[in-house]
Amino acid sequence: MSGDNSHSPPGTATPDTVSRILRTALDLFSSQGFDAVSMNAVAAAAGVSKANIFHHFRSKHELYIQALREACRESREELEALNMEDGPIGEQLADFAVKHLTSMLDNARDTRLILREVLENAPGRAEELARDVFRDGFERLVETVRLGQRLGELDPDLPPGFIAVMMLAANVFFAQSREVLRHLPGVDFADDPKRYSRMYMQVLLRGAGPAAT
Amino acid sequence: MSGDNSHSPPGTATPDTVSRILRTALDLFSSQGFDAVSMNAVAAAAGVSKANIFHHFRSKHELYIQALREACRESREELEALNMEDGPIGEQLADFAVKHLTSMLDNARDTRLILREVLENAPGRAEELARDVFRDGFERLVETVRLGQRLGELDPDLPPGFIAVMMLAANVFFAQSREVLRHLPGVDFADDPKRYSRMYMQVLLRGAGPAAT
DNA sequence: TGACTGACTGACCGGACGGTCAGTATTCTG
DNA sequence: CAGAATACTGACCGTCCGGTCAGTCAGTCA
Repeated sequence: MSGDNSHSPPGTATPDTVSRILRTALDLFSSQGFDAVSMNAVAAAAGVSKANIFHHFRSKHELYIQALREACRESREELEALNMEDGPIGEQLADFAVKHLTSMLDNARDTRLILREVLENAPGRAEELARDVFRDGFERLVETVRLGQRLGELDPDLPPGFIAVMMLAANVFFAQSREVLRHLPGVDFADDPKRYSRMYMQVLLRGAGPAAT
Repeated sequence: MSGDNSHSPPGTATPDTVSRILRTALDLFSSQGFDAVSMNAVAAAAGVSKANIFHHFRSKHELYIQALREACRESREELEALNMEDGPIGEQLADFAVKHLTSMLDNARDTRLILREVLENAPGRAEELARDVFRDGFERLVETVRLGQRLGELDPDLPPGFIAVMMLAANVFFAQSREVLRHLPGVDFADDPKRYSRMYMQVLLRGAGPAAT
């Protein structure tokens, strides 16, 4: 009933209509949200008839899901391409932090769509997002932290995922609140993500360093 | 043309219909978003006729704006009620952190509505949100940090707003990503906000302490 | 050639939407 | 008491929505 995911079957031409529809939908959904985007709008923007979209996608919801998956795939690939530099754990983490933040800001469209999904957090969606989008990258990050703990560069008493979460929190918050931050007093780094990530990594690494006192 | 904000004018009874509509709208908008909530739904849930809502509010958009303002007002009051305990700056900040996080989680409805607004980030809205909702509380927080810097408890080389932003980032990220975090490996604190805030404040204060080395 | 398939379209459908309006009930004002 | 004002309602309007459908067209295969 629901088997094949493969479009563009053997026979006919099918230039790239499906992927054009998908990209258009991704653009519109990410900038306006599900409800605010009509199938007519997608059709017009993609240069196809509305009926044609329904020929390729069973419903608006399925189109949205496919667009979301596409965004997740791109985001995941972006994450996987971030191989950390060699060197001390601290530098590896700092390297990841700045690259991850840059990647989020560069791919604002995908980021926005995914963040909205996290925020709306439909019943069972959270686990799916965790598994399909975040888990792998997060696990790599956590492994690096664990290594740092084993090597004595980081406090072994902190939960392994904790530092990872702090880094993500700093990045996600920056990406989504930038415009607001810019108008708050005492904030002079809203336009300088690299400086921001350098600062918080410095604080984080010093704060989570091996117990000293 | 747009002057009066005051409902419940001199003349008639007006028990509390307006505020009941407003509360209902706030509930629905925060849990489903603007587009997904119909005026019929608000009317039914509030136990009034749809036409009556349009008698009190000029349009759906104005109803949403008023509900948003209400959420902002509640959120701001909640923030203002958080007077930090006396004691060392570090303890004051830690006290604020845990209270702020608790407040966000307790008032999940208001939080959600406001966060969505931040994420969608309509053209000129960011500045308005910064000014009307966040500025005062943020400024108090920044002042406390500045005091800590002057007293030598915090590194004076960090931008004053930076530590405040880190605290907010940690709290906001936790509040909005909790469900996802719960399903990530190495995260065992998703159900324990107090422990979480204690941990990050420990790391933050140590990491942003006066330059030592 | 002719049967068949899948991409694609314009016209259309029922329904829900935001919003309006004429009219009624109630209550304050003179 | 008349009358002005406001709270409130049911019925209604035009529009747009997601989705359907009959049908056209181009290419494949026997």
